[in-house]
Amino acid sequence: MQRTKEILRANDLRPTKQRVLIGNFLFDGVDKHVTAESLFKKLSNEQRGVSLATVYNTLHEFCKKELLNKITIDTDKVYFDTNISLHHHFFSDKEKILLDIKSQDVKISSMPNAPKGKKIKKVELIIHLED
Amino acid sequence: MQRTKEILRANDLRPTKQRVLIGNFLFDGVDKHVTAESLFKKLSNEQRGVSLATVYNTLHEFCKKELLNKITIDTDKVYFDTNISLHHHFFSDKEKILLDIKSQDVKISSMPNAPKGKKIKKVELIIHLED
DNA sequence: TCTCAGTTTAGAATAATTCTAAAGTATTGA
DNA sequence: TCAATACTTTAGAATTATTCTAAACTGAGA
Ligand SMILES: [Mn+2]
Ligand SMILES: [Mn+2]
Ligand SMILES: [Zn+2]
Ligand SMILES: [Zn+2]
Repeated sequence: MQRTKEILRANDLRPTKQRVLIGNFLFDGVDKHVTAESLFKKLSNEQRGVSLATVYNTLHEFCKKELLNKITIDTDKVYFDTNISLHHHFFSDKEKILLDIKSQDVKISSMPNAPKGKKIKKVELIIHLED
Repeated sequence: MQRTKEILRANDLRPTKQRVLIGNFLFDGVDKHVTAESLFKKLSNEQRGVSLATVYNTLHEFCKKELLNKITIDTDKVYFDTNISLHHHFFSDKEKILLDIKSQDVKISSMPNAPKGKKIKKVELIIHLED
């Protein structure tokens, strides 16, 4: 609550009712993977909800401020990760569920050089699961 | 041509004009990453084209027969890879271009165990590039 | 050649996301 | 305190890759 407002102000985002509501849920200290739709549904239970457009706007703003990570793993939904430390993911293609992999459980011991003129922005390891 | 027909028959797919046309392009020995749209455009230059629906149908059939790999890296386009050997990718988020990484250039020396009740289906390493 | 399962196709439907533009609100400085 | 203004929210329309539908077509075997 107060903490969310501080985060928002520290990132030049006005602490509006909607952003505080979303921030309180996302920044409660529990790592989460949300989609726009799942977040929208979750917040619709609250007395005063937030429009879907605002959910999208806010998720993108939070990403831009690096308060969230965007994960594009699936063609029909974007996931947003509140765990912004370096880590990788399991992904169940059937259930469309993302699971964190503890960073010490993966070791990439050899990496290619980036093509000329390009830099490495992010290394994403996705382990697809099946039953 | 003859080779494409053999591939199709070996996979219980009738060698129709459309599949042969698509197969001749995809299975010419040159590794490619295509999207439904890019393949559709490419084939539209031919005298007799192929409908977009058939492009989608065929790409999916070829995937099911493991003649192609599907790569979901971007939310708004699916890529299909004619290189079906194990390898990883660079991806330029800006230009939306996929590049193969030679398999010997990546070494993953430590891997997590799959969650209970699940098996590892595919390990996908994506190195996102920026300028 | 005949038959039929398999295939192709145009166009409609779907669905996540983005856009638009109008209404609402937080902030600030007088 | 309050007006001015830049920022924010919102409903609904637009966009767009993909899937679906159902009717026409065709390859392969009898
Ligand atoms: Mn979609
Ligand atoms: Mn889309
Ligand atoms: Zn995560
Ligand atoms: Zn490839």
